Amino acid sequence: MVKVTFPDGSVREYAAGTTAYQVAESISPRLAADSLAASVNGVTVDLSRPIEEDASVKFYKWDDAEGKHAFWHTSSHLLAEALESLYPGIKFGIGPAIEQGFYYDVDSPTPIQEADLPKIEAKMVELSRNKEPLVRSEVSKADALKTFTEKGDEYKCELIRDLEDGTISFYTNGSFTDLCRGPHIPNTGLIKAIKLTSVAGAYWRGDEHNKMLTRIYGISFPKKSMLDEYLVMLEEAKKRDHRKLGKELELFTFSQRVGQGLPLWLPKGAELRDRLERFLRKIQKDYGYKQVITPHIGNKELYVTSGHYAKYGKDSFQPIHTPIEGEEYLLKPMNCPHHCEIYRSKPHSYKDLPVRLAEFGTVYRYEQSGELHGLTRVRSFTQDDAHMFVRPDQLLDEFEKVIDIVLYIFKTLKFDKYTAQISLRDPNDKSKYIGSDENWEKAENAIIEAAKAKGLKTVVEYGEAAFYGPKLDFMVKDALGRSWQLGTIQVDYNLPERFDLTYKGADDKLHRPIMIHRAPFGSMERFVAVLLEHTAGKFPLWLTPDQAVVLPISEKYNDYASEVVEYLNRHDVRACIDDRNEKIGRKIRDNELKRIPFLLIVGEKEMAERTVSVRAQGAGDQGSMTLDAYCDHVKRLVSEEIDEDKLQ
RNA sequence: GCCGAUGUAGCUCAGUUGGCCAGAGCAGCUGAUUUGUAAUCAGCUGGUCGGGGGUUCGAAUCCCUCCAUCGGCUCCA
Repeated sequence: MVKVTFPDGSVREYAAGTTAYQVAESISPRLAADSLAASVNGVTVDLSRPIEEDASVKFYKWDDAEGKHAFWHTSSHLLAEALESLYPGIKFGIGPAIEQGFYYDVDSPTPIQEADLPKIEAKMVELSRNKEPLVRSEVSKADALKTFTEKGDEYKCELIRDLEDGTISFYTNGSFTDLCRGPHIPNTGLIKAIKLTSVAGAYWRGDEHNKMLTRIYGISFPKKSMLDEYLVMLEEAKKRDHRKLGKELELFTFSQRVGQGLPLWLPKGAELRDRLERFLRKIQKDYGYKQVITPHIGNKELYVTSGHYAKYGKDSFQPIHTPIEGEEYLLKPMNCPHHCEIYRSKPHSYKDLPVRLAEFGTVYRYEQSGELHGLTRVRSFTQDDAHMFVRPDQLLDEFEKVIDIVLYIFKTLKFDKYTAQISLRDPNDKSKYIGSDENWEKAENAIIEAAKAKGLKTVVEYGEAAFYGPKLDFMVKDALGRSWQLGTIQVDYNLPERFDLTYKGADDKLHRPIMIHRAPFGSMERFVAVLLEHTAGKFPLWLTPDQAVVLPISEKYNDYASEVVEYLNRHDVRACIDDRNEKIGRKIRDNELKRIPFLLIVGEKEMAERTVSVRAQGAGDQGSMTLDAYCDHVKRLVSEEIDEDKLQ
């Protein structure tokens, strides 16, 4: 007999070899039916796995991440089974579950296109009706290799060769057997709704020197209604796409004639961006930052000194042609070298530090054409950059202050769902980075310590560091769940060395400052994009380009409406007029669609009473108010959104 | 850069197997209407059908090529 402990602390005894499924069944048939996988002593396993020793057991259902994972992983095997029956001779790469669904990478003798997806989907549905069990078997490495060599599946052979010696598990559903660690759901019949979403190319093992395989993405659900909900959600997400909203709200545009990835900010977008910049500039002033301005280009030698040139090579830079032979200038891909030179422009005392230099610096990077994406990935963008030059004893305190700024901004803009990511070196490939191990260790420890001191919940990612130092990155998701890096704070011991930056210490000797690079927004472009998706275009009142639009009922009231606009603008409420010769219903509709927070309707009554009839975004008629009362109302709402001293 | 899809008016989209001067709605302009809380009516303007090349009596439609956009991959200072 074995003792099984459940999450609630209760203990039951079973004969050794009882499967997890049978245990669930002994509790309730409903639990057995709803469970997709189990946790036995912390390891996620198939429900069919026998329990051979005392164990704590937990069951995973659809609502658990582990349950979904097993469900989607099994779905990828079902996809593979369907593909093998439709495309004989097809070879398989890997087919994992992902955050939203699953995919399988294949090398098909005949090309698979998007138009083929419904056919494959239909085959999957057909096969799922057979309720095929997922059968696990264990083989030796040699046997595993033999099986896939005979099948001619070289990708699987490669995977097996890289596995450690010992037993290897296979899973079989219907006619399809795959190399797989599992776990899987009990049978394919549980997969009731399937949608293959797209086909894409993907390099074998993620290496661009390898062959490109065809990746088929899909998602599946235990109920049809859940798929329908998912598809509705996708439609909703599309409506929030910042590229669509940017066009509709006339914030920014692109021109093929200007060039790929080079955003053009329209008046309303520029105004919004300016307001964000003023907000941050005010915070930075309070924290003792000094604004600087540097050129958009720099001599090649500058980047040779910084190490950027050697690290990223000629192709990453956009050269400037000058009439003089042998003279090389490059568009700046970052602001740090320029700021280092500002630091060097005079000697520094230990008493001067920290020196904090800030600049909304526009940089240019030659991103690969396939990488460009709306405003989130562009070739010209403006970083809300700053560099702090600090003494070692100031590092921690200064770093924590930067965290405070980032969190303050996120709080003000209601970005409550972010991930703080500590981005460290790839321990297996130190050649990608400059500087000594000792300095890296110091920098990494400083970040970890500062994040801990601020009580940040963090995740650690290896290989995500900048080439000169580790980072603390703040990640926010867009409408489709894709993660984007916004704020970033980096500790750097290396550039101060390369630029030979010094300060005179109390001991009258020269010392090396440490540099902190930071950009709380990341870039104005990416930040506005994510903010657009986050708010669906309904910006906070303090930030939105037009806070109110005055709508005269007919042309007879245009003069009064203009008077109102003038009054509001004089009292710091940003208002405009819609004096088109249209009916009031039409004006309301159009201005609601423009996401203007307040529509102020004026007609006979309002003109006589010197009032406005207030209609709030999405909330309908709010009754009439005097102009003073309305201005106070707006001011109060703004003061609830943002600390007043941050507005100028 | 790679795989796949797409590209028709400022915007959203129709254009059957190649065949009459390439269409609609919205936007714009002109006029009528003078409007009370999510689309007033009428008329007009507007397109080298992404660029270039080819096949054909004839191309938005078929082929080649380049460019851009979209979904991924790789990359991301």
